[in-house]
Amino acid sequence: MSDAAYLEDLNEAQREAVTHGVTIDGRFDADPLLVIAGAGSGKTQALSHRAAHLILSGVDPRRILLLTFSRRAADEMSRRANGVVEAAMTARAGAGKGQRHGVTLPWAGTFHAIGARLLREHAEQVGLDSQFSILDRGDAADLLDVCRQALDLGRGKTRFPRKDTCLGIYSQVVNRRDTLARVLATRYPWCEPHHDALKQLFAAYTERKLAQSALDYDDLLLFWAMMLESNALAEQVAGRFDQVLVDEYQDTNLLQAAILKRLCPEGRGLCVVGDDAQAIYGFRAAEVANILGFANDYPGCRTVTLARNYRSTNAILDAANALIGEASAGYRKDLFGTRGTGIRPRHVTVRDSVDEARYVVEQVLERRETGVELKQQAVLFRNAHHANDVEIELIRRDIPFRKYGGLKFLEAAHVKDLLALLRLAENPRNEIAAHRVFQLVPGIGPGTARQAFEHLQAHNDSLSALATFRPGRGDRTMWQALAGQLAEAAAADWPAGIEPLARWYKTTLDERFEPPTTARAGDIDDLVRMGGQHADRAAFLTDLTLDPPSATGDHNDDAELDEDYLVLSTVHSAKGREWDSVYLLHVADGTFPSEYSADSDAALDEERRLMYVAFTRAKNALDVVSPLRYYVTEQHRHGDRHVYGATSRFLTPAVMRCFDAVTDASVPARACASGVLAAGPRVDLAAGARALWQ
DNA sequence: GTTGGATACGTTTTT
DNA sequence: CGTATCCAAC
Repeated sequence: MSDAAYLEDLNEAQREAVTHGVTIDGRFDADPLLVIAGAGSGKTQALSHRAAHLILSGVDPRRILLLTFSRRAADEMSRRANGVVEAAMTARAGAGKGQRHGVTLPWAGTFHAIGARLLREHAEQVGLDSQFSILDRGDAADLLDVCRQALDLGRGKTRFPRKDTCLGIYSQVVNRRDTLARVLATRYPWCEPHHDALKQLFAAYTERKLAQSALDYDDLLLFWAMMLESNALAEQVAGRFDQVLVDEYQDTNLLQAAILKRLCPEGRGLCVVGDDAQAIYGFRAAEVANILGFANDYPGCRTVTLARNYRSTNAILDAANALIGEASAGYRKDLFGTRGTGIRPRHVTVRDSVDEARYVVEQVLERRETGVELKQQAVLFRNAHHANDVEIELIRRDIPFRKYGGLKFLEAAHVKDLLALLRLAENPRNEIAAHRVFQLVPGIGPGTARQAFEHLQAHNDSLSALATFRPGRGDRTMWQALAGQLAEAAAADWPAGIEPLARWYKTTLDERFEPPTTARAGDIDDLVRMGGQHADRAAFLTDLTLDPPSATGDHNDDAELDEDYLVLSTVHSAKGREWDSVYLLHVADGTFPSEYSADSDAALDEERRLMYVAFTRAKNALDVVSPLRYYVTEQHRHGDRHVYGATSRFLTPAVMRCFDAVTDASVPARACASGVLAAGPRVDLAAGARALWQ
């Protein structure tokens, strides 16, 4: 096996990561494996090759559990492993045999998706309804709000935290396996007065979810972990897998670590891959300590470090190494390059975000002239709204783009409406869906909607009983139509069942939204089409909740796969991707790092790693742009909303030595105040002074 | 009970 | 600026 061609494409460290513990006859020794994989070091290749190598050494692919951070990563990993296996099998069988050896990894997916699947399969043993529905973030927040109102909380003097904040607190408590008091003290100090009310709220929330057979994202992990606390069940579930591979281990949380520990108590067959320098999900309760403490948690583990970078030029790697060198210690590994020096990254100072947008778009076009297509370039940013001006500029110039992160398809009101219709047809006990759906009928508000839901409960959750409900002031004809379509949809086969609902819903669009509603109607048609690609309604809803279309416009891909477009993405959504040229927007103190992380060293470190992720996406060209003046939307005091920012504190002299400082021609002389700029050609004091009050 | 208008307020990143 | 909440009028 060691002479296999696919192993020869790998460097020594990668080969060790791939072959560790695998003997020629397919037996394994027990040492757990930790792979520290630097940015651009071929991590995906190592992990997919390891999966392939295991299969080729005799492991049943159905007994490999591959846990990733996103669905996209799981698919990519599976596809590449399959490619390696196929090539090797063909070579083994000899040329010309023509037999295909397609392998899939049926247990490749995100923690959440795998959790959902295992819970459905073992539902009966743990007292769940196997048809449970999954609440997305918005649904969960709405349900919390319902509970809050039912308990009549938040009437006191100090304002009760809003529903999203409540959900955030709940999520932290669950995922950190911590107490409410400690989470409040460390992360939500301004909510501490509401400790007792929150505790009551979360208890009620839990009850409601159980009553409705609904699980939120956190429950998928929590229930999975609780299921494994039973020795008998743990044995059963763990017994399904021989090998457990985990990607992006630096972004797992304590609950996920606990799940792994129960699946592989001694670490036998366990392999985790990650890079502590790229840990950027602390806000979601990810715990870098998982990867830093792996050797303690799994004594005798083997550690392999991949530091050879195949992606970026040395000029870019120097900047990245300098940046991360100022972080507090983790696994130290300076990335070393393989691609030559390249051009130095640029730090560009511009006047404001409008100039920033213009500068970036012009650079993108210039770069395209030199043969780098739009798809090979990306504009990255800390917050979704930082790209607003770039979007406007791109639309103005008719340049195609896709934006990842920020406003999502599933958050649009009309999409939520149709999904609520489907969810209600799927599960008539789903109160949130019912509440939303009933209020689509004009004249029905919260009160009547609640009565209708009670009517439904009183009639055995049978949707056909809705026809006998009198909707008060509500539009009778429309109510009858809705009741009929719901009953029909619930009874119909999939995907036929989606059509009556979509048809009915489209008749409400003009009333509900400002015309023209054609774009919304188009989205509804898209949903119907997507529904047709799933086996049944439950699969459709689960998939959509766990793996929503990630880019605006992403849901109608196939047709335009060949099209060239520029990528706009939050740095978070850019994880794992790479482009020839990267432009990083709005690098100023207060936005990057975010002002809200300024008072904690840990948060600042995370922001620095986030910038490191941004730098290391670039292969050949990196432009970091800092506006001198930018617009602040969430200003506490009223008044001038333009703010003069200092250059990001991460761009220290050591880091700046790796950059060429450039001043955009339109920048006023004040630019020199930042201290890192080359002297401009001319000083225009008047323009600078006027700009202050503009 | 519903609806629309007025008002106050504000943390960003996502499975 | 957008959204949540409150209040007054149907």
